[in-house]
Amino acid sequence: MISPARQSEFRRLFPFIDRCDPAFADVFFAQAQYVELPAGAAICDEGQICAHLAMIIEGIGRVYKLSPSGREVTLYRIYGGESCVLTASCIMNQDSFPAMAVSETDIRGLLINPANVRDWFCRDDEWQRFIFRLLSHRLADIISVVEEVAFKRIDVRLAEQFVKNLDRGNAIINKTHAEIAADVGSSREVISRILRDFVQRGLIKSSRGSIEIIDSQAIIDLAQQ
Amino acid sequence: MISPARQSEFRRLFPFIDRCDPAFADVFFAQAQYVELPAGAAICDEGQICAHLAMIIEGIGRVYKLSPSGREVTLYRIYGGESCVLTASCIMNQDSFPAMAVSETDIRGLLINPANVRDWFCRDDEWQRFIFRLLSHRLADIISVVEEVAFKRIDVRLAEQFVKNLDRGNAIINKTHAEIAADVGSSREVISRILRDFVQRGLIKSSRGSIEIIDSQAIIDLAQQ
DNA sequence: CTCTGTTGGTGACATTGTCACTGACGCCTA
DNA sequence: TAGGCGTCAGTGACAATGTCACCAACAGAG
Repeated sequence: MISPARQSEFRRLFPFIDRCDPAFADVFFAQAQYVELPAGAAICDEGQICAHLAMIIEGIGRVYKLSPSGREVTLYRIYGGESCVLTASCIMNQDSFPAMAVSETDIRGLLINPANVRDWFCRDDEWQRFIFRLLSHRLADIISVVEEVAFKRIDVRLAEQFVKNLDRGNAIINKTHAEIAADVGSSREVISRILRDFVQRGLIKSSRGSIEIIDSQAIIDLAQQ
Repeated sequence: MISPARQSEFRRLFPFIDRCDPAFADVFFAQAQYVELPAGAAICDEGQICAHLAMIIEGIGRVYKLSPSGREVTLYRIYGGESCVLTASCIMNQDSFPAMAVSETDIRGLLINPANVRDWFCRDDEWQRFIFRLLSHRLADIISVVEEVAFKRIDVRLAEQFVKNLDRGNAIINKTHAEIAADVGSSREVISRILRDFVQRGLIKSSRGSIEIIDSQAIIDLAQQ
C-alpha cells in the first residue's frame, strides 16, 4: 500500500490515474510497490526476463544497446512521469528484454506486477490508453534513433543533444566525452575532435567532465541541419 | 463479408483466428474488407494518419525511413501472415505514421477498421495477444536495426542479407545495387565497391540487377561477425 | 537502329571509426 | 609534500564509409 503523500506525488506525474475509476485507483495503489534505486544501478540486462513494470516518480533511467566491442547507443531515457516500454512489451509477451537499462541518477518509483499490468488492461480504459501511448511513443523514439544514426552527421547530432539541454535550461553539460559518445553511438576520439572544432569556432567552452554552451544560436542553427 | 475460400486461406496464415471464440471469428470476417494492391504502391506516407490495420495474405510490404537527401533505411518487411505495427500503434493512439510504407510485390490482404481493432481488443484474448505480439516483435526488429546501423560494418550487413535469402532458398537475389543500399541504409557506390570485392574473392557472381551467391559458407561466416 | 532511362563503375575527397600512445588532472596514501 | 594510480582528453596514422561528379554499358521503346 502506497502512502497518501506518495500517492499525491504520483498523481501529479501520472495524471491518467485521476481519470480512472476511483475503485481502480485504490486497487492500483494497494498492489503497487514503492522502490528506490541508487544511481548507476543495472536495472535490466540484455536477454533478461523483466520482473516488473517500473513507473518513475523521480530520476532518470537510460535504455541502451551495447555492442560486443563495447560501443553503445542510447535508445531513450525515462524521466519522472514515464515508464519503460521494453518492460511493458516484455510483460505482455513474456519475452526477454532486447536491451540494457541503468539508472543515471537516483531513482524513486512504483513497481507493478506483470500479472496486474495485463489484468488491468481490460479493466480500465485509462490504464489501457496509458500503456498504448507508452508503446507507441517509444516506437517513434526508437525510429528517430534509427534516423539519427543512419542519416545525420555527428556534429549535428551533438548540437541536437546540446539543444535538448538548453531546452531544459542547462547551458552546462556535465558529461565526459566518453559518455557523450555512448549517447550518440560514436567513439570518444570522434567526439573529442568535434568538440575541439566547436571550441575553436567559439560555440562552447570545454573543461574536464563538462561543457559550457557559449553561442546558443549557432548551436541551434547547426542542430537544424 | 469475406468469401469462405479466402477465409480458409486467411486461417492458414493467421492461426490465432482459430483459437478465438467462433462468434468473434464470424464478426471478424463480416467486418473485414478484402483488398489487392499492385507492386510499388505507396501504402502509407510519413506523417499520415493511418486509415486501417492491414493483415497481409500474400505479398511483401516494406516499411522504411527516408532522409531529406534521399537516402533510405528499411525498418522491417511485412510478409504473408503478418501485419503492420506502425499502423496498429497509430490506430491505438490516433497518431501519425512515423515512416513510409510501400508494396514490394503485388499484395492481397484484409483491412480492419480502426474502431474494430480497438473494440475487439478487450473482447477476445487471442486478438489482444496477436496485437501485442505484433507490437513487441516489431519493437525488437527496429532495435536490431539500430544495432546494425550503429555497430556493424556494411560488408557484414550485406552478408546477413544474403544469408536471409539463402534461408528462404534463394541463391539468386534480384535487386539493384541502389535497392540494396536503400535496404541497409548506405549508398549505391559503397555497395558497388563491396560487391566488387565479393566478386574478386569468389563469394558471388554479379550481373545487371541480380547477384548469385557462389560460396554460401564464406557468406555465412562473414555474416557471423 | 537510335534514343533514352537505368544500372553500375570509378576517382577524389570529406567524414567517421579504430588503434596505439601520450599528457594532464584529481585523489589517495605514505 | 611526493609519488602512485586511475580517469579524462588529445593526437597521428590508417581503415571504412559517405558524397560528388562523371562516365560506360545495357535494355527497352519508338
